Parts: sequence; C-alpha cells; structure tokens
Amino acid sequence: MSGAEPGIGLTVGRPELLRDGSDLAFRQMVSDLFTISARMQMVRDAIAERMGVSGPQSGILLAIWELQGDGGVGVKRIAGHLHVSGAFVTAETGRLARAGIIEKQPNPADRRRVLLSLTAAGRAALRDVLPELQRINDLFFGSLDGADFDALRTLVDKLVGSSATGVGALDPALRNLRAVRA
Amino acid sequence: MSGAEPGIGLTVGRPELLRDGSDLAFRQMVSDLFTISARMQMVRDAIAERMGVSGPQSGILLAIWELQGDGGVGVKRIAGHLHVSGAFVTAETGRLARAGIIEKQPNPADRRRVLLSLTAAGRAALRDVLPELQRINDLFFGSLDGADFDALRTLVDKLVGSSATGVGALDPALRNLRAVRA
DNA sequence: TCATTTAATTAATTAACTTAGCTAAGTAAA
DNA sequence: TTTACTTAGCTAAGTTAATTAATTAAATGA
Repeated sequence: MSGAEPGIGLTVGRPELLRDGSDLAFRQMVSDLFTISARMQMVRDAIAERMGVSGPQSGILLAIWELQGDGGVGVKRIAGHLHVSGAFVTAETGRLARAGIIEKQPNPADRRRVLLSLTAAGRAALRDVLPELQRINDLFFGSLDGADFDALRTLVDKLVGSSATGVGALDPALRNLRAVRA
Repeated sequence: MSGAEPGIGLTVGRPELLRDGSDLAFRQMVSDLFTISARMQMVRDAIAERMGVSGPQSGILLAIWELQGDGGVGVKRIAGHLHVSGAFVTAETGRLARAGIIEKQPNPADRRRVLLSLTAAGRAALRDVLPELQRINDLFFGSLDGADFDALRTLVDKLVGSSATGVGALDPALRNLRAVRA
C-alpha cells in the first residue's frame, strides 16, 4: 500500500511527467522556465533602453516592423498581436510617433483607421541595436549546440500547441472563494 | 560573394543557431517562448484567483511554502528568491497575514527580523487548489511524452546556465540615447 | 436613411511594482 | 562601552504598464 496513491497532492498527474512518483523534477522545470522568461524580459528591456524606448514600446516597435508590409498596419492589429488593449497601443504609438520613431498616417481607404509604420529613424534605431542583441543572444543561448537548438524548437512548438489547450480549460472557473487583495 | 556576410543584421550570430544563414527559426522560437511564458502567467493568475489572492501574492505564498522549513522564513529571503523589493514583500505579506493565510511572527533570535509561515488555512488553500492545477498542467504539458520531458528538462537546465551569462553581459551599457517615454 | 458596428482616441482608474527615508536592532572597532 | 556602521523590515510616495468606459467619427447594411 505504501507510496501508491497516484497523483494526490501533486502539481501534475500524468505519469510521463513524474519521476519516482514525485513532481519535483516537473516543479523544478517550471520554476526554471519562469527564470528564463524573466531573463528574456531583462534582455528585452535592456535592448529597449538602448533604443531610448520602454520595454513595451520596443514590443510595439517590433510588431509594427513585422506587420507593416508596405503602407503600414493598424492599431487594432498590433493590439491583437501583442494581446494588449487598443487604448494602450494608441497611447504608446502616440509617444513613438512624437519621438519620430514611427509614423502615424490616416488610412486613405478607411478614415477611421490609421497606418503605423517605421520611419527612417526607427529603422536606423533597430539596425543600430542589432549587434548588441546578437552579442547577448549568442551568450544567452550559448549552451545550445545545433542539435539542442533543433530539439528545443520542436519541443517549444509542441508546447505552443498544448499550452493553448491548458489555458483554454481555465475560464469556466467556479468563483467561490472571494478576493483578499485589500 | 552573394549571401555570405556572416551575421550582419541578424538577431543571433552563432552558426549553430542559424538555418540557411537566417535567424528566422531562432526568432520564431523566441517568440514562442514568450507566448508560453505569457500562458504560464495566465495559469498562475487563474490558480491564484481560485485561492482568493492576486498572482504576485500566490508567488509569495509558494515561496514561503518552499522556504519556510520549520519556524519560517524572512522577508529578505523571499524578496531575493522572487527578485522583487523587500518593500513589496512587506506590503503583500501584510495583506496575506491579515487574510489569515500566513503568519508573521517576530524572530526571537533577531528582533529586526520576522518569521513568515503558512497557517493551517494557508496550507488548506494550497491543498484545495492542487487538483485544478494538476488538471491544467496535464493539459498544458499534454504534448510531451516522457522522453520529451527529459529532453526539455536538460535543455532548460542548460539555458538557466547560459542565460545568466547573457544577462550578466548586459549592465555595462553605454547609456547614450536618452529616454523617450514622455 | 436610420441603426448598427467598427477603429481609434481620451479620461480615469488600477495593479504591481520601485525608491528613499526611517526606525530599531545587531555587529564591530576604538 | 560607547561610537560608528550595517542590516531587516516598514512606511510613504511615486512610477509604469496596463485596463475599462465613454466619446467621436466613419463605414456598413437593412
């Protein structure tokens, strides 16, 4: 009878993710993932500072760069891509435009909309920061060889899939216990 | 001469992390890591809500649980573990104590210090939330089999090491460009 | 043409922190 | 053993990154 009790009091239940019936290795890995993610944020913030913008602004900048195509991209599209509110994108793109890093033009095809795009100064700021980012990334991921990289890409890709399922199973929560907070 | 130019304009330089001379796969992976990390936060926040505490409070709760040993753990230790300021831990542990979830006692061995520990109610709150967390984690990491899990643990462990080096190389930055922000 | 929807903006508010300064207690050197 | 220094935690005030709700204006559709 001893040591049986499958999964009671554990943070994960699937036997594939337990070792000797313990979730310790799993918890350690989750904690490590949080550590790595915090460090990725630190890198983002430091690189942003080099460009003279805040961390979130650099995220918006990157998203515009990625999505602008020719002509530009709208506020709503950026907000969706970054999972933030449109109001936030409006506010931050306003600052970036005033700083001359991006351009904000009315969309001629629909005058409610706006076209966001990088200015020459914005492209230059991005270009100038790349060598430093490359240096940091080479160190940050310096422990991975080519095979590790491929393995990690595959695993991360799997996780992008299943984590969506996990998050999707969250909402129908029975809000019983009331908030502390104050 | 064409296509040569090693690493100019790329976010990463090491050839092991490039594919066909492009950093596209690398950037995709980094973006996916951000996605996964955002989803892990969502899970944390949802589980916290079940316990009636905020996301950051649940982090503090977990840290106390992990570090209290017999007797308890101090504010500074928790702050260091979570990489937040002592003032923040003071404020949030005050709320958790008022809510009866943790206990805050003076440390008899050093009366400047405090001993934080879970109350019976705190332990019960943690215990009650475990089945739900287990259910979510099983889905979240549902795409991994046992071999994947071992591979991921190894890779994550490597990254915890090298990412510290990457972050360590950040600080001596030449603060030349001035902040936009306003 | 009237009602509905949509895109962006503005204003107000909140959560999650931080820094600076304080108090009290412990440690060490003279 | 007093004086100086350091350390732990607390308080107050401020900042940053976001949100929601209300508003404006334009587009869409019955």
